[in-house]
Amino acid sequence: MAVTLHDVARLAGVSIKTVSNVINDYPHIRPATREKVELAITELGYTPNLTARSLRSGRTGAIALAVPDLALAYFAELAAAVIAAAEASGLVVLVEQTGADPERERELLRSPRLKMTDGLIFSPLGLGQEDIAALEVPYPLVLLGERMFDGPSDHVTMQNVEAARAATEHLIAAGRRRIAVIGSHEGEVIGSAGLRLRGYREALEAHGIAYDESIIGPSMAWHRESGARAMRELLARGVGFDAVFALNDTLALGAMRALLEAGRRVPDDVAVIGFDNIDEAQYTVPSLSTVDPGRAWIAETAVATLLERIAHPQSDVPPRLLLADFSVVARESTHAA
Amino acid sequence: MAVTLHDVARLAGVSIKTVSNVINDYPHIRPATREKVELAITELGYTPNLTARSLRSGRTGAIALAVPDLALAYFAELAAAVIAAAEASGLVVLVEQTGADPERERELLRSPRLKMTDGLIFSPLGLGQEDIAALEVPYPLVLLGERMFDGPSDHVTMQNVEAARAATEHLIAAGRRRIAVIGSHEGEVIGSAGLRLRGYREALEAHGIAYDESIIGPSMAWHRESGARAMRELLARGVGFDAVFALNDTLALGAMRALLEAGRRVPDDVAVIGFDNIDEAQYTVPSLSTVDPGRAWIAETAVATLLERIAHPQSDVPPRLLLADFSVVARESTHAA
DNA sequence: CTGAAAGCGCTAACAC
DNA sequence: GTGTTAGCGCTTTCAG
Repeated sequence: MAVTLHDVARLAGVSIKTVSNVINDYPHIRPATREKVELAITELGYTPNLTARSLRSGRTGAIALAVPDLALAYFAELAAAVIAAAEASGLVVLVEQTGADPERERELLRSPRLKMTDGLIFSPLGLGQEDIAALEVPYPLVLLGERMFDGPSDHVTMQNVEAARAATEHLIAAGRRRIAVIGSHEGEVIGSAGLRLRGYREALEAHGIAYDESIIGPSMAWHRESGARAMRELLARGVGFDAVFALNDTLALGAMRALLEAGRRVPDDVAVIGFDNIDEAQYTVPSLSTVDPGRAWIAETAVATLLERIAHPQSDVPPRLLLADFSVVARESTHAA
Repeated sequence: MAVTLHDVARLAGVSIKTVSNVINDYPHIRPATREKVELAITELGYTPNLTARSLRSGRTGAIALAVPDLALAYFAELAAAVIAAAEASGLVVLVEQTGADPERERELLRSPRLKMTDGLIFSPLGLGQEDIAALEVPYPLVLLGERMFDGPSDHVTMQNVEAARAATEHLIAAGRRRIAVIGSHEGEVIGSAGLRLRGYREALEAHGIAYDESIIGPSMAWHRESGARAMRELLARGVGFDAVFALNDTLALGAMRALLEAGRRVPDDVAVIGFDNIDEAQYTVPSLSTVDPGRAWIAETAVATLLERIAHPQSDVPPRLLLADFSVVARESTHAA
């Protein structure tokens, strides 16, 4: 069924090697030969069998991207950016969803399905410090979005602590003092939740504001639904607060919804800031202030770093930690009252 | 570097074929042999080379999914559903973004990169009726989301016309008569915009309401941004309307934003309904009424249909058109005034 | 500048 | 039940 190099070679009256040379732009081919071959290629509609090429060359031209869930806006936008960056380098992207399940994340790392790709860009959510050994994998790996110290692989990540601190300070600068948090993960140190909470605490401390556990709203899931729920719980506690730092934008949108339902005005009664700068943050009512963690740069850098590791698998370059610049994006939800 | 069947065979003291049999659960193997082989496999940490297996078997275990842009919520949620459905069948998904560019969509269909997959689930946006010939491809193909008549491939799609008609009738039932549209594509017949506008017109006609071009807001892009812009243009025209049918949810969210900025209350002054039922529609303020076009069913059916075609490439089953059930989801944005 | 031939790791006839 | 062997389609020394 499929037309192969042999078919082309036969029609062009040359050897299979010559056809291969033409396809791979080997420099020293007589123009007449090249033309003959190209004619045969178009006549037969030949397209190279990439699987065979992969087997031979050891390269697939594909990379894998593993994210918790594409239905989450942040990861969808991240995936869009990664795919675009990969395409610019002639790579194709295989997307996996882990559901943020530590078990599935560990499984993914040893999945033979990865043999179909040249490397992996992995945004773990469930893995902890104790899983660092599992990251010792026999293929190029770039981690995203979380900062695991002393891991064996390159990390491209955002400055969670510093950006969270800046977000909190943005609220403090607007005159807020009772700043609630939505989306904390109790006891977490190394994940995004832990790091962002740390930034929050640092900001409080720097401004002489006491940390008050009673306005910390935990929520394992970072969905709109859970943001709304966590906010309702916070309101039900009856403790006062004049601002909310939601640990991501989606939580913030859910929290805003719950605040409005409860008759609290944003930003007049409660200022709200999120984290991620997802597209929709600018179109909500009120528009959502947030931190832009440098998503586009992260995607491009992750692909570039992975490509480098793929090109030099035995390189002695130690694991790098690449940090994106961030910025606070002030919008309506934190306008001065 | 990599450990192969030969290595395992040597360690286990059997032939390569026996190892292959064990891996592929070939029934007739002596338990003792199986055990020996399995021991060798774990000892060496052997994982099969999927590229080699693909070359030999002609199957890759991967499918491709092509969507316009993952940053668009509808397609992100669709991709999430497709990947989940594929995984349930042991398939892995390669995601491509076309940017809704007809040129890139045509190119994609003949891309040799597809040789790395067993088939394609394709959500075209730029292709028109004239491109039907381009859909005659030498691999299994399932189209999504648009209804091209008499194409050569299976289609899994939503009932655009009927669902749009139902959305419009929902507004009419709420007492609205001046129903604007956001997101039309002038002159389009076969795309989602054309079909949904047709449903809108059918609903008007059925209720004796005249079609009025002056309240039709065109917008090629279906982003929040463009929805807001189209709505501002509509408002600037100074024509009156008491409802808006946005041709998708994202447009609707942008339009709501523009309405609120202009001091129009939703739903009191203007009722708004969208299309797609993306997750966030239920969390906006006010929550967005919309049409659920059956996304989950579409994703599962697309994967199942593609798998069938992959399993029976020469089947005589003619191209099928599979239509998802839809439902109107009434929320705050269309509550009776 | 072009041809012949080996082999990437695996599966599937076909022997034994 | 298990081993031998021939390729899947391609790239790549190595000759010529």
